[in-house]
Amino acid sequence: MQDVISELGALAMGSRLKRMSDAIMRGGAEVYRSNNIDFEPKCFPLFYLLSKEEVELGIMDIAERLNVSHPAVIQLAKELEKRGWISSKKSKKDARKRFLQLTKKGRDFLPQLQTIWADIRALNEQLINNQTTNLLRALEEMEHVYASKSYAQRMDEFQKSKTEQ
Amino acid sequence: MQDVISELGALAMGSRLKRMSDAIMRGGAEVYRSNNIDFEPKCFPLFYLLSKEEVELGIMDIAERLNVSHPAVIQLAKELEKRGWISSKKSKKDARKRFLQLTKKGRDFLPQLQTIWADIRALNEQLINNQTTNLLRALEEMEHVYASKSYAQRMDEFQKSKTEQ
DNA sequence: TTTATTTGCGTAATCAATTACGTAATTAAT
DNA sequence: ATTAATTACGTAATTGATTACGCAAATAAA
Repeated sequence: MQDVISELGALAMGSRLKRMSDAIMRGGAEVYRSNNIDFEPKCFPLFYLLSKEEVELGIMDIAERLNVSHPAVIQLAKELEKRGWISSKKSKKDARKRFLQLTKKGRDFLPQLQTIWADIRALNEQLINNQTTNLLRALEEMEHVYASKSYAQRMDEFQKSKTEQ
Repeated sequence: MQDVISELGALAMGSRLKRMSDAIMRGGAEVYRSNNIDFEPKCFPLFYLLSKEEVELGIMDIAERLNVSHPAVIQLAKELEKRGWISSKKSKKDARKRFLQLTKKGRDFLPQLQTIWADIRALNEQLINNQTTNLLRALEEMEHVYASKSYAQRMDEFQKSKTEQ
């Protein structure tokens, strides 16, 4: 076979998932572009979260909700701020905290984005539902597996069970 | 829900696959460590390819086989070379080409790696086969979808089909 | 109420991979 | 045989995210 990663099956699951993820992200970027929407996929999680959360969100809250590091949030926020879509303000109660929120410009941009997001969701659902094996379901299931026990721990037990006989 | 990405289902497939991939990679790194093997998951594809390919491989050949950019191969190769596991030589026939190959030290390291690779593969297969929905199969299927037509192209058709009625 | 610990944020350094660009060698076209 | 196009590789710059570190504010412990 030509493609070493596919050939390896279960051994290279990680690389393969990454490849798929990258492909989807690139696809997303292309869709924004061809719809003349000046937006990047990497901004989606933060923008989306801010658009739907009515309570004030600090940097750390956001990082946790999005499962990324807090410097990642800060960097993204800088960019969105530069574009004028979000602003921030210091908390009155806790001088350490900084809240992020959409600006008017950001809120005005939202309907356009929501339209394209709806299309993306619908197309993805169509693709997923046409599968004989549902990628989303499989992923969810595997997420539970990983959440319930660390991989290294599992490997440890696996290796022990081999030598026991 | 707490986790914004999961909540979004099909809309955030990309982010979610990436997250799973990262988790698997981190798990891999942990496994090497706990088995006292001085090796990183990122080196796996190149090392593996060089270990099993008997014909000489140039940088570009490798990049294509691994589906990465050629600078990525060069960087990885530099690292493996520094560790003494691979070496390179200029092609006689084509002065532009540089072939990579395992050194004796690299080949001597191989049995250790192969043992742990076998464990990783076996454990992953176990995890996958225990799923009611098989992640590997779902992934393969989705890869074909993406390979057969670009996402943006598909989206274009999807959007046209909406307005047609 | 000091003192210690934890929390929230920011910056810097690092990492792994990419794109952009340049150069030299090879191959194709005229 | 020149010239043009392509190929193989290398370097530099950029990207997007992480870890490491430090500081100041808030909270808990003494």
